[in-house]
Parts: sequence; structure tokens; C-alpha cells
Amino acid sequence: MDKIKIVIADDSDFVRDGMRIILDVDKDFEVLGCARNGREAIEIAKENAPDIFLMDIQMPEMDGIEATKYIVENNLGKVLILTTFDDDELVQSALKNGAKGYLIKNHTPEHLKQMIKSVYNGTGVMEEAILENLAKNTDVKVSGFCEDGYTAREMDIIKAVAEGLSNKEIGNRLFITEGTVKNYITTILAKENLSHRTALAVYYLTGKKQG
Amino acid sequence: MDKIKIVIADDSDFVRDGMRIILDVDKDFEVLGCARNGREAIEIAKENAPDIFLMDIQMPEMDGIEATKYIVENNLGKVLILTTFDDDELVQSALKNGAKGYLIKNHTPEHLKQMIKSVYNGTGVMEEAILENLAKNTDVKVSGFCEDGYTAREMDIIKAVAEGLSNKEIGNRLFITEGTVKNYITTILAKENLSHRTALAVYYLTGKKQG
DNA sequence: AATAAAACATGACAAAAGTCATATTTAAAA
DNA sequence: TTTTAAATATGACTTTTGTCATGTTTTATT
Repeated sequence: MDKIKIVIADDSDFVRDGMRIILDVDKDFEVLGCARNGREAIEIAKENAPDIFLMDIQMPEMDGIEATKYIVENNLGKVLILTTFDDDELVQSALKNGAKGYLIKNHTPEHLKQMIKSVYNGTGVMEEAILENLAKNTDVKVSGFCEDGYTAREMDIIKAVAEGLSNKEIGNRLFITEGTVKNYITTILAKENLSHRTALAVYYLTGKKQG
Repeated sequence: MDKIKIVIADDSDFVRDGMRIILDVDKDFEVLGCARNGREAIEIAKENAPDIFLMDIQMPEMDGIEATKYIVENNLGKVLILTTFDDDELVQSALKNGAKGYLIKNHTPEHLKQMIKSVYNGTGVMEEAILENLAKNTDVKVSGFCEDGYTAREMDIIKAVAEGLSNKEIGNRLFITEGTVKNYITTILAKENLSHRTALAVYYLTGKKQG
């Protein structure tokens, strides 16, 4: 197996050096460089060709989230976030930006290496607790609202209602009279067996009907 | 390190035996037993005390999703789902039921072992592609709507509106008159500078104001 | 060419939703 | 203990929504 080429990005000297030492003594890894912030990490990556970035979130100049975005977009390598706390929003931002893993720092060296290898091999790694949260916040597809049976025009109306527009506003947007909008809404409500536009908006947005 | 105690659950003889052989030859693992379905896996677990379940999803009698639920609720061990395809809904169901990992089967033995160890050490593992989907479907908290500045009563109203209830229905639920409900809504709309309840519902649900 | 189905339009009416002035209760402050 | 400010409640009134019956125009389908 080729060595896994690593870039470490962390604004703490302690963490950076510690990590480097842990990895340097292992023949499976090669640390290409250490960075104090996202920008430096990207620079290192442009000269070499790292496999994995070990990325902190809080860093001056360019934080880990932004850096991740750039790295993923430019295909510079895979990002494994290593941080001290698991703020839900940060996790989500990181993942949306393409991070392949999100771990807190207090793992044993052995375990850390295992997880870098996992990411290298194409498997995402996540703190258990984070995985739970992620699952909680993910809407099991509510399969509620279904576009089938609606004309394009009706969908225009539905989407506008679900933006919170009034009939007059919808009429303006679609160049039809308010009366026509009302008409469409009546038809749509009948199809879904709903009684008013707010219920329609809620149903469209959440998949849930009142009851 | 103690051996990691494993229960394998898969309805294919081939997979079951293959997995067993792979793990048995490694001193870090001990296969406690193999099961053809979820029920059998649970039975094995009740007598022994496994650390990890390698669990297929499609299985007769009791599938992997159900089994996972039972196992997690009764604290029988950690579940690593090993399946052939990555149906998004199945992933979500599995995670909601407490699975710690979700992998497709075609990993190398070495890699598979790594991942079992990761799960054992408290880190969830997920197929990269799945992680991406998961991130996509997770709403980054839209920070739009803010409960600050609202009384408990007002929040009752707002939530009811966001369920698509009418003023009459809200009044019935909260034991106040329709008129009072209207009043609250007027106050709330003024605070958010919105013009009607549907816009409020949309704002509450999506964090977006019309415009 | 005939048919059917959207899309679009009206107006009259009914039903909710939203506004406003006003009043009572409660909790906090002076 | 007044005083004040929220929170809560109500009804009269206005506006917006939603319903319904009806009709025109355009666009596919047969």
C-alpha cells in the first residue's frame, strides 16, 4: 500500500505537532505539511497532492468550513474534520461542503489512524452522537405531497402559495387575474381535500395534513 | 485488546460463511454466531454478549431494520448495517433505529475489519455517497424564525398556524374564542411584518419571508 | 373536423381572516 | 400600595379568501 499523504490544518501548535508525530512514526502515513489555517492548507495542497486533510474548524483567516468547500470543489483531496466540539450546525455545514468525516479530537492515535484509513478507502466516519443527531434531523421522506395529477400551471400556483404570496401577488407574477388564481386554488384544495391555502402551504412544505 | 465479539446476520450462506472466515482468522475478532434473520441474531445475542452486529437488511422473518431497533432499545450491542444497495429510505430508517454504520458489502476484508473496529471504538461509519445524501437532506437550521420576543401563548398560536389549522380550530384547541386567536395573529404578523397567516406558516417552517 | 383538456376569465356570494378599539387580569416595578 | 406594562380576551367592522356557475380560447388527440 502506498503511504497515505496527509495535510494537517490546525491553529494550535500543540495539536499540529502532536498529530504530525503520531503519523510520522507510522509507515502507512506521510505528512506533506502542516498549516495554521485553511489558506495555508490549500497552498500546501496545490504543490503536493494530498489524499487526506485533517482539518480543524476554528482557524484564523480561513476556517475549516470554507477551506473544505474550496478543497472539495477543486478536488484537492478528502477532508476529515477534527474538532473539539460537535456543534450541530457546523457539522451540517461541513458535510454540505463535502467533508468525509467529522470527529472530535480525543481519540487514541491508533483509532485516529484507523479512521483516516477508512476515509482514504472511501468510507465516511462520524462521531456516533453526531450520526444520531443527523438521523433525527433528517426527514424520512414524508412522501406526502405528490406533484402527480397537477398541471404545470397548478404547480406554479401551489409553489407560489407555499412562498406565502397572496392571490393578488400570484396573479401579478403569473399575469392572470386574482379571480383566476382563486379558481386554481379551489381546484387544488379540492384535489387534496384541504380547506384553505395555509393548509396547502403546510402540506406542500412538510408533507403533513392537518388532523 | 480484548477480542471484538461479533454476530453476523445475513440470509445468504455465502456471505455469512465468507464473513465468518475473514473474521475468524484474525485474532482481534471472535464470531459468536451466525444468524439467518434478525430474530436469530437477537437470540444469539441474549445468550452471549456481542459488541457488534454485522446486519444485512433484507432477511426473512425479521429484517435488519426491525432487528436493529430491538437491539438498540435493549442495549444488546452496536449495529453495523452491511447491505448490497444504498436505498436512501432504508439508510434513514436504519439510522433512526440506532444503527452505527451503513456500508455496502464490497469492501476488502482489511477495510471491513478497520470499520468494525471504528464502530467498536465509538465512531459511526457511512458510505461516502450516503453521507452526501444525508447532508443534502438535512436542513441547515435556517435561523430565520426566532422564538425570542414571543410569549408562550403566541408560540402556541404560531405552531398551530404552521400546522394549517383555522382560527376556529385553534380556538377550540386552546380554549379561547376565534376573535382572540385573530388578535394574536394580528399581533404576530405585525411583529414579523407579514401580511397573512400563510406567510407566517411559511416563515415558521422554512425561515423564508416572501419577497 | 370533432373532442377533450388545459388555461384563463367573470361576477355574485359565503366564509374565513385580519384590524382596531376597548377591557380585564396578572405580574413586575416604583 | 399604587402604577405600569404585559398578557389575555371580546366584538364590530373591513378585507381577503374561497365557492360556484358559467363561458372563452388555445392546444393536443383521435
